[in-house]
Amino acid sequence: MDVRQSILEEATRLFAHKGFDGTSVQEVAEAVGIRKPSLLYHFTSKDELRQAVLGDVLARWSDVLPKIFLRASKDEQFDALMEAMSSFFVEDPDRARIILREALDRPDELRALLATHVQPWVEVVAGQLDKGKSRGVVRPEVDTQAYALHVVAMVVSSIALLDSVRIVLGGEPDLATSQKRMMNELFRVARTSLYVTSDKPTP
Amino acid sequence: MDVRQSILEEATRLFAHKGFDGTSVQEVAEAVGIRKPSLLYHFTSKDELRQAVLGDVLARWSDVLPKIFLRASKDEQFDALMEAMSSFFVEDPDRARIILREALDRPDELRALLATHVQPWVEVVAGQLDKGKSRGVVRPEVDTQAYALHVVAMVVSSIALLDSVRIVLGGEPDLATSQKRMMNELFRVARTSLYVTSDKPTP
DNA sequence: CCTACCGATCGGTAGG
DNA sequence: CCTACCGATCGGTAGG
Repeated sequence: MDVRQSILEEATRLFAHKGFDGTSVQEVAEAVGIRKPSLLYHFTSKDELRQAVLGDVLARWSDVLPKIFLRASKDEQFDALMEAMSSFFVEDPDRARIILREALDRPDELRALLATHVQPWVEVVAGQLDKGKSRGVVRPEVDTQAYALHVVAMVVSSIALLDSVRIVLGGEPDLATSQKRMMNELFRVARTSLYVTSDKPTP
Repeated sequence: MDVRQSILEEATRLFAHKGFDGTSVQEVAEAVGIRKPSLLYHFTSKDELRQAVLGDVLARWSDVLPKIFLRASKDEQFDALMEAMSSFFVEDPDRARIILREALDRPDELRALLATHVQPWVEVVAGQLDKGKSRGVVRPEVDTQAYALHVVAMVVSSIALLDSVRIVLGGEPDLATSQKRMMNELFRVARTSLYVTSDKPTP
């Protein structure tokens, strides 16, 4: 029904899979079922459409993240956090692809957006982890900021690259199975390298 | 001197930073200092140039990897392997960017190339790690294939995305320092989540 | 390795 | 939301 919304959806899909420069305004318009000039009435320029797509992804991220932090503020923090962040990207892998593409195409622009949408949250997590250090739960050698960043990057790239990379896992070409294996191992790596004991931390 | 080589170098640089679709044959020719039709004499099509660039990266990779494995076949395996793989991409970050871009743009094509250039080596490493399990050095819960894949992906994405992502690390905007911090933490995460004891493994 | 040129497609506008 | 159209640029070819 909402034209603007379906333009955004089709543009997200196409930009994620073919890139911004590899997608023409014509293609997006066709996917929506309107003519090119009609699309350009809603967004005025191709670049404005790109910014809207990126803004939409980051807005949803900024919307979902605080809720996660509130819900997970007691025990099981880590698992809840990991689970919620993963499902944000698993739910729509195009989000991961868009962000990876922007990081490659326009590092300066993305840097500014990450500073407002991601850095504060990494700071919060890093602070929590530092508290965990003094409680003796978190390994003292952890570089908490770099650690948090690595974990986010692993989630994003695991999901965005799974399609090309799953061949390396062995005989099975099944996408869902590969995803589960990668996410399981990712969780294990993240947990083991963070806590002093590999068991669940005592709250 | 060698025209073909300087075309490949400039194309690698431009494709890595602006993407294949974001770079025109004209631009590459200008960077080399020749005219467009002259470039198209050496490569006949833009797509052939792309394949040559990608093939060049993978050829260097296939060239350097066996040497690493021979050199590191005794003790200190892990550190030597990580160090060598990292320096392959640190030496020229455009390699990491090209591979990430191909994974996003043409997953099917890259899948085939990874199957021949990367999978066999992941299999070797995974086999070594499985031996480490029975010797009681490597944690039994490790999914060795998924683990190896995660480590490679972390190295590649750390280097390719560092420019956009380092803002999250805190006040310091220095690129070299951020790289060191990220690589140090990456090594620590990889080592800690692999071995039963966080100390160096007894050979 | 060059000049000259091709049809196709690009993002975007005029005007309704 | 449409038709009609714009100049610029695209990858690629002819011919030397």
